[in-house]
Amino acid sequence: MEHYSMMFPNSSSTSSSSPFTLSMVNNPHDNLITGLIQSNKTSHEFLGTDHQMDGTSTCSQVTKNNVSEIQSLGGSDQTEIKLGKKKGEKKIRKPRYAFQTKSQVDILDDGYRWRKYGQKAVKNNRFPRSYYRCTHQGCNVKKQVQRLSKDESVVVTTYEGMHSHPIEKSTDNFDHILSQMQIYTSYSSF
DNA sequence: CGTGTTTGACCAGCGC
DNA sequence: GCGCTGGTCAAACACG
Repeated sequence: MEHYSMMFPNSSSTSSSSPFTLSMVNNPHDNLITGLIQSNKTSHEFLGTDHQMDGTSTCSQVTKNNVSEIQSLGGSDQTEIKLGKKKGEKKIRKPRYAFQTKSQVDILDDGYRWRKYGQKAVKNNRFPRSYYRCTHQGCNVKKQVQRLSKDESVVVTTYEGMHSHPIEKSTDNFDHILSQMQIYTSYSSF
């Protein structure tokens, strides 16, 4: 079985209100994206739902549970920036988009070049969380990759920010997914 | 030599 | 205020 199954929780718009499946060609890994969660809150807002995730079916449930949150976040401004790193700056988070992915490998090759800048042990999870940043100049998109301790076949990939440049490698499969994501996120922004 | 990873230290936010 | 936790930095290191 080689396919992505993405749940796009846009219950209101267009034809993709139901989950759809993309054929995966040339994908050496058995990946299955089981959910998409958006959050502009702290990461444990959604990762804290680990205890509910014990299988793909439950993952779907979790995703549905997040639909209301996602829709309520629909007006969130994608351009709001700046983690307040220096003192005095406001702490405003970019919206985050999380995949749950059934995969033996942690790293999804999404066509962008990522540089790992940190790894942390996470509470209630025996797997560490890895932090990546896009290496493209001027593009400060980040992602976190974490494996669920309850179901180690599930990898949660959290994207923060939007790429400001085209994809760097030819990954036809993920390109489709990303373009769909951008459609979704642009809907959610209006 | 350029690029990416590892890893301990540091900092800020949050709950108690 | 203190301790815990998540997130980031940066020096050292590995590799092609």
